[in-house]
Amino acid sequence: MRTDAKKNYNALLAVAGTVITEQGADASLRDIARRAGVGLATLFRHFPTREALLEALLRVNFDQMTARADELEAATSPADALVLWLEEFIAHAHQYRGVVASMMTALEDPQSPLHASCVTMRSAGTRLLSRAQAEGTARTDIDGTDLFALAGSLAWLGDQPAIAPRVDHLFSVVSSAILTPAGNRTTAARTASRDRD
Amino acid sequence: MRTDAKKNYNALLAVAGTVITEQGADASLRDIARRAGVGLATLFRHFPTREALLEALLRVNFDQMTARADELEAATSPADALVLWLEEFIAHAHQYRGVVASMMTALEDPQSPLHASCVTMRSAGTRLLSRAQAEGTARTDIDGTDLFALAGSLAWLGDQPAIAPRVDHLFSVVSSAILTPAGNRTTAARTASRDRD
DNA sequence: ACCTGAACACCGTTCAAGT
DNA sequence: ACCTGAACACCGTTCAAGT
Repeated sequence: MRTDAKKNYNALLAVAGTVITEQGADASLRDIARRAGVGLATLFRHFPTREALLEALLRVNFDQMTARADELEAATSPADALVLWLEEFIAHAHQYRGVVASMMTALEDPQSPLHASCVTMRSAGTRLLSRAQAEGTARTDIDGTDLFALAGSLAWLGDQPAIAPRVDHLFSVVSSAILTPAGNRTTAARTASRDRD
Repeated sequence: MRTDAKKNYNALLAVAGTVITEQGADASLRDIARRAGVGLATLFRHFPTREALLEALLRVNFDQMTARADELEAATSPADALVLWLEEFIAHAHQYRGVVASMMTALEDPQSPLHASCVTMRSAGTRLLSRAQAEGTARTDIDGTDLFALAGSLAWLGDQPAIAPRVDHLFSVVSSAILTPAGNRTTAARTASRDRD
């Protein structure tokens, strides 16, 4: 890549980050190009679709979340690791309002630039879920796609101004459904897990 | 209203119903006016905002859901009434893809044409929830807004093609979190309720 | 190689001009 | 009273013309 091209690429990505943080994933691409001091057509060659731009933007978050899954898997109890990871997933998604819808559609569209990353995220979640299921602290009638869907729906709720204040509480409600098929609360699950050790 | 105006109004509403069923709540208003054989400005006078059009379109569903709540309250056990009503709420929302986002924002925006209807829906849900809470078959740490949010998030999941096939299962997962704080499954809640009678 | 301005076909919104 | 066509300021996408 030529040095001027690289400079434009970096400027676009930086501006896209701030604009999409401000206005959401459906922000005007024209506006992004304008604020980056670059022709609109230049943006389109670097990022042929909106999803390609989102992918470049989210790559950092995706890599971080994947690493975090490994970290939690090594250091924490299966149930805690699962819950903590989901919490971070939702927090990351919240940074870019509306992005979770793109991630959902990308999941079943192999053509989407976001497809590979979303499948990777789902795999990471599935691994944490399986560990908790094997330990008996997560219900066994859900799979990684269900987990992805529930996390996505909570992230979506976080994007709704009327609901955002309650999303932490709703997270604990949904978590209680995921953890411990017997239906105990998170703390109870932790107790059960500790007692078993 | 003049008879020609009434005719245009009805034509617009009928066409909007089919177009929004096909293309979702963000369908082109120009397209709706075109297919109704009416000038675009005419659509805007009858329905000054997209939300006003949605409100007129959803009024039928809202009235139906309100009546259904009364019906279920009279005829069914609190827990069953709650779950059945939520199921129908989600099915109705599913008819117009993307409409649930408008309902969420309308909930806290008194200016929105959808505001009153959404508040009414929330009230109906709150009533059914309170009955189940009083009976001991629904967890007591959630309120009507939480219920609205959870139902809305499930409706949103139903709009995602990748998730739609699993939405019935996810509904049962979330329901299990709403019902019976002890966390038993729906059938167990029903058993508990029956035993108490 | 890479960039850009202009053109294209859309969109929602407004309003003067018609009946 | 009610309707309409045209104008306006946007949008994403494409492409010939520039360096």
